[in-house]
Amino acid sequence: MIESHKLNLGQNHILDSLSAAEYQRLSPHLELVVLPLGEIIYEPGDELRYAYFPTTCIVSMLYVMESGAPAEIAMVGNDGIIGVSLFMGGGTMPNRAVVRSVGYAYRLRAQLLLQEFNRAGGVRNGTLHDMLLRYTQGLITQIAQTSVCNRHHFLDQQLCRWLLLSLDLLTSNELIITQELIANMLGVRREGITEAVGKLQKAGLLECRRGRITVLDRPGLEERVCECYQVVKTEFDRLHLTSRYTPSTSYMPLHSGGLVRNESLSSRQAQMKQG
Amino acid sequence: MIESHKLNLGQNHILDSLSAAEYQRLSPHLELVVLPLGEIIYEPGDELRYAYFPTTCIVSMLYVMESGAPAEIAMVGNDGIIGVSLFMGGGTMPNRAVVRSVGYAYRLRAQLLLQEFNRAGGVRNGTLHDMLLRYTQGLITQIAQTSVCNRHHFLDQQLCRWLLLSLDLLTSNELIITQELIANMLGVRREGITEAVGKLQKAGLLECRRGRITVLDRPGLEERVCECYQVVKTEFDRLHLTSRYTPSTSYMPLHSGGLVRNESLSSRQAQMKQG
DNA sequence: GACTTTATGTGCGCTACCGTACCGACTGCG
DNA sequence: CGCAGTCGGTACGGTAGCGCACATAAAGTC
Repeated sequence: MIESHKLNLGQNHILDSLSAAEYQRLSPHLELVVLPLGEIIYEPGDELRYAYFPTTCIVSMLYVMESGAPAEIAMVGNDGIIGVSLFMGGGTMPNRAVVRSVGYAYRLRAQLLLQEFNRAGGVRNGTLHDMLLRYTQGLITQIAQTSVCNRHHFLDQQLCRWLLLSLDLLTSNELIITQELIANMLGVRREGITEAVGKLQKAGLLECRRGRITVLDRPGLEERVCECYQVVKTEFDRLHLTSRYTPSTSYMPLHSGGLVRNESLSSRQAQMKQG
Repeated sequence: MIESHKLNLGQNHILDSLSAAEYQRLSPHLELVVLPLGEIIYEPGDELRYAYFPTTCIVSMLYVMESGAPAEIAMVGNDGIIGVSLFMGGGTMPNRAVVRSVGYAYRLRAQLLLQEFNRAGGVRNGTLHDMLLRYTQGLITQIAQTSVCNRHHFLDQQLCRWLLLSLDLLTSNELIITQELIANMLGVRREGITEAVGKLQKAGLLECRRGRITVLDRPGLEERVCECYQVVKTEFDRLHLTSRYTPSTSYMPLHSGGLVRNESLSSRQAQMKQG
């Protein structure tokens, strides 16, 4: 695979993993666009005209309840793509995608993405088809883990998870976002975030001004975060969805060892016993 | 498409949607097996030797926390397949699949599934490839909605959702399961389930004996359930994942209308204002 | 029937988070 | 500068669900 062709593609991991041939076919049609904060990429039921490959922006997929209250399902950054429903076959999704951190993204006409996705090739490893499905599997894990986290972990821990996942999609250690918005993402009260942020700030892990949170001590966050963060991160690594790995046309087969079964025990209970 | 070939396939919806050609290739390798309650199909990290197409059983995908406490991510019945990671490319998943309602399933060697999935065909509509991806998109919605429900709805409503989703995968109105297990699925205390079941029972919607819940008034449950149930159900219908629709090689294109944006409002708040 | 095991019902104090209200402080704009 | 609008901090009572400890009851075993 030729490396030089990637120079102007920015840092979207899916695009970076394209083969030279795929790149040649797609690159003329990739448009770099700015996605401003709050921009809605799609609403529930909207058919997408473009797929988006974020490079520096972060997009949230969120379900909007009947009451109007939103809840974040997953976040997508330079590791992924907005428009999974295009190649998964549903055409639309019952959620909203909204930009929650300004930045760039490459966009590609839906039809072209689909065409490349459906391109019949003998060996699939390393193709866009493969990469997109693998990313989608990672997305499933992220969504599932959000669900688990919602149920079982304290707000402080959830906030840590959210901050760390966000940091991983950014180049700086600064999040430009209001506490109110974070509350919306996590589906909690704004005051709850204020309190949780306050704790982290007192512990010297954060510094925050209006609409801006600066992470001072990342390891500190990692100490306080629940297991959910690491589960998602590990799975993304395993699926070669992070920039740490550069999948080639002949990457390592995906497999891992087993895991021991545990006794049934509520998580809160376990946390009590630890504390 | 020939209808008669489906007679002995039972009622798995994915298998039912196979084209005649696909059926001819796969049917000799489909084995009908009994999946006993509690059977673990896979553990986190396990590579699957078979994919399973449930017909009368229900399998839960659940994440097992470090503490040992499980939490249901999604449930799979005659509408789906166990072994999504096979064709999504990850090989394994960081969760456990366990049978939570005895019954039958067809199993198919992993390699054969993959072979058929990767079969290069010009037109994709109606193929196994298509159906599997569409099912996976439905799965994503189910998982996402579970997440939302975990965060925002009362236990009573969540229980209704869980009961209704389960009923949709069964032929009878009887669930053979202990309250303890339901609690594990929903990630709550056993006593919480006892209380919620008690309410529904007093309302005359249920009847329950040891390890067995009989639903007497399904419409009653539907009145009490939160929006999450309908969202999942509607999405599955739209994706032609329910037996109501019989996708052919030229099914209707998938699209739908828009949805109005709402004011931000916490769901609890909304529920308060209604009550 | 006697005994064990497992499932369900109930009560009680506790706490994380909720809803509400209000106040101060920062920021952008004229 | 002054003002308006937004954002963040604090306080307070309320509650859904928690952990814990038992009591009861149904099914299985011998």
